[in-house]
Amino acid sequence: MMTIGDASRRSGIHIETIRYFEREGLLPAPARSATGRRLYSEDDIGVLTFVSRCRDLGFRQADIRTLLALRNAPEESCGEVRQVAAGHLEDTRARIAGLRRLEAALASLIAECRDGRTACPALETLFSDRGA
Amino acid sequence: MMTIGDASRRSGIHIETIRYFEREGLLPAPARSATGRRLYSEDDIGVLTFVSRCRDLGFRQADIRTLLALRNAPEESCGEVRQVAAGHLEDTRARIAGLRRLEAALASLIAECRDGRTACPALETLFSDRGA
DNA sequence: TATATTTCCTGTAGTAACTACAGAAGCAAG
DNA sequence: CTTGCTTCTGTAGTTACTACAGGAAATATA
Repeated sequence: MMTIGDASRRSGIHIETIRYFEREGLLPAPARSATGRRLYSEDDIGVLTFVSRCRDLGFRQADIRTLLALRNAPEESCGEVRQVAAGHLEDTRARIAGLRRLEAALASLIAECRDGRTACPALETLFSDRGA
Repeated sequence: MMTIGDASRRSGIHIETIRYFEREGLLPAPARSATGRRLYSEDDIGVLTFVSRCRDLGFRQADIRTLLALRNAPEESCGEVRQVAAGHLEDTRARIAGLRRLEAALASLIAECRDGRTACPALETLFSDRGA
């Protein structure tokens, strides 16, 4: 059994974030010492690490909650896991596409600054009546 | 002079958001009618539209604040505008790169689900001791 | 053993950038 | 004049945390 500090180092999740997850019901309340300190088992660390990986993969809390619940029904879970992951993949791809458009718009905005004729063509584009 | 509802329709920014921007000092306080309602001029609409475009381009409030200030010093502004935009472009590219890595990781997680041997290989990967 | 440092506890507030609601009042049409 | 839409202020909720305040306990050092 280890303290929250060790659990944090093992899982890579901030202490405050671990306590926050517990408050939110994302993680079960761990054991406590006689004086009230949280004590984490190896199993607890496993869950923490799982959550940490999910976060790295950009899953949102609601998804992580779902994924954690599925761990208790491993037989049925594969389809659902795939569904959650596929939904998230779709989101990710949509965000990439949006950022790509943004990248192009910004690059052309910056390119305008090089024309050297007016004070700031970029600013004028942003301010003009014809849509940006 | 038009009401906040018209200003919202013209600029494409929610009424509540316009009021919020005013509270934050991002937008100047508009004129008021005798009974206290906000009244927007064409100039005000121009600023609102500018802000709306900046938001579409993903600039954060601090950037928009800078860009708005630069509008009053058009001679000097070009370099600064380019700097703000270039910084934002860099952020955008970094975010795209991060999401790309995420996309690959998710795609391979989902691909594991197709192996059909274990209950849910994806879940097991997330839970395993060897890093995901 | 005494002190000093570190870690931990709870509870609250702050972050970004809004969005939503409550309750009151103005305004426009029939 | 009443119905219904719009606006007003002020506050709270959203997401996913992070940071602090103030106090107690555990650990390290002298």
